[in-house]
Amino acid sequence: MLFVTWNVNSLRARLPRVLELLGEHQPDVVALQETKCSAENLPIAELDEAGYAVVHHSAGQWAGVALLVRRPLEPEAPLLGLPGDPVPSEARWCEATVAGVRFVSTYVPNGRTLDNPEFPRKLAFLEAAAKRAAAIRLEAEMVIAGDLNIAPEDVDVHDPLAYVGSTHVSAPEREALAAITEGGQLVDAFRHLHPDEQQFTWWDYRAGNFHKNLGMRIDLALVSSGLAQGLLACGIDRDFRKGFKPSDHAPLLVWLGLG
DNA sequence: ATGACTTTCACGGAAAGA
Repeated sequence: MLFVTWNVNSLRARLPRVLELLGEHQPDVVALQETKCSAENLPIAELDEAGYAVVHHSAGQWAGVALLVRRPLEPEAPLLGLPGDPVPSEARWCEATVAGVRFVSTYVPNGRTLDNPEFPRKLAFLEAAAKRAAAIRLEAEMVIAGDLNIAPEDVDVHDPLAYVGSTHVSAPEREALAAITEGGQLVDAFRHLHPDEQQFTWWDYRAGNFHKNLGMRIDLALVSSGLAQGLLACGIDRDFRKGFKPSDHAPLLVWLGLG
């Protein structure tokens, strides 16, 4: 089974590239973030035409997450929103069960700066996510994936010194991420298969940062231990950060050994 | 040193991203 997670930075603006990804890789399950799309504007007909059912949690103009599921697979027991999220209106979490596995698409708050009120909101979201991961673990194998907005280690940023004092690399954020993986007994799929590689999933649109490879690895697929044993491959498709109207994130592809 | 770009809504420019 091929699973993909991708922050598309607007599903409507990115629809041609999303359809390109679906056609090229034919993934079974796709987690999308920053759909930035109201429920009435969801391009459900185009996605259906491509062979995918959609679970979408919308906050209108900002954020928004979705799961696409390729027929004949079907999403079961969808859950929209993270239980315990202090700001549930932002639509940063959705779940569905596919082929017996619980899939989560999440868009963790950015946090802006360490002294911004958004920063404790980010930590509170991560704390609720850890609780939810621990609860899912009692029920099913799972994949919690999305734009975690945390670089797990210094190797996951192009210049660790440049990020000292910034969000995405701070100790509280990294500890909160560790609490999610510990509570859910989860493994960072890319790092598990590539212990030493430096690869990024996000590059700022500005200043030619992509072409200089000045990026961060902040889009993660966290897989439960039962799935980690069967992982076949994991990679980042940088081609989707190139070309016509790219997102500022590249998709992360995970081949799960589910047959 | 700073900002650089792209999206939203809406029709100018602010907010948000990370």
